[in-house]
Amino acid sequence: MTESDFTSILSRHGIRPTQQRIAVYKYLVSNPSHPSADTIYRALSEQYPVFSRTTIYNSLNTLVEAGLVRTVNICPEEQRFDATIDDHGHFICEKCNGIFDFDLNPEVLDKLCPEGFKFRQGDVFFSGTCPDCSR
Amino acid sequence: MTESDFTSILSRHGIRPTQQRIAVYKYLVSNPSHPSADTIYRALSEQYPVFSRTTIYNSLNTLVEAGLVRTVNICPEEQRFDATIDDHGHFICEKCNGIFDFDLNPEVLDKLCPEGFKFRQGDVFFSGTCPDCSR
DNA sequence: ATAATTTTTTGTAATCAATACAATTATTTA
DNA sequence: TAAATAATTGTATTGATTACAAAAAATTAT
Repeated sequence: MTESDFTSILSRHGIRPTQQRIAVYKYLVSNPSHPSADTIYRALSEQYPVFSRTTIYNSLNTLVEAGLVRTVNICPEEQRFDATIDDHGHFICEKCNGIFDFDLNPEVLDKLCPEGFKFRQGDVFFSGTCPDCSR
Repeated sequence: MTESDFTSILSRHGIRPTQQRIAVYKYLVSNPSHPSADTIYRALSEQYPVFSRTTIYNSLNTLVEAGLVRTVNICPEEQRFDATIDDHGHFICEKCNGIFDFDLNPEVLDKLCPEGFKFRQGDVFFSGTCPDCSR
């Protein structure tokens, strides 16, 4: 994806494609490791010397409201962010602390949802041991 | 459940059944509304005049470690607690902010988990609109 | 029983993620 | 080009949670 791709994606979602928002969104797309706001801040601060922490939060909130980014409530102490917005599951390895994405069949998700309830978003979290740590 | 039932449950789980821990656990069992530490603190402060906020946190952490209580990461700003420890799903209504439990078939959960991964705990969160608010 | 040891509770202080706010800067519209 | 609007920035604040050390309670050893 080129710089102008990001620009047009933001525009299409109704938000002004500022340098900062593009940088944050680009970082999330390139780093699908569910980074925290602080992780993003520290990474971008190296590239762009002046980049306020508040702007990271502002940009993330804007991107979430625009539907381009999802929040992931994996750890209670800090919010994590994800540019993959289609429904998918998260596996958190309790040994290596790695976070793994996995596909989620939308129909299965539908079946899980209790009758009469209409879900907009579904999250599935597993915690346990990943294949590598199981050995 | 009588007071002595709670006492023996805590004992059986290897933690000393202090007045404070019993009160916190009893509150969680009687109030399956996924309260926050602060909600529990305010409720118990009325009954027991001296009851430290720190003790609530200590007791909750002890109960979670003992496997009697689960944490629920519904809202990012504060941790919620749940005395129902078997796998079940949570539906959060975005209109009335209510939290609804629903049954979860363990086999379905098993199928969702990717191959090679061993899960200890599974959480399913839906956010959307509850039946009442859908009308 | 009583003393010594361990565990729990308590209150205050500290931490840390996230937000509020007001001033500055950049962008868009008139 | 000026006026209006939107975004960014830095600092101050909030609020949940934890750290810590002293006091109280409970357990164990003498």
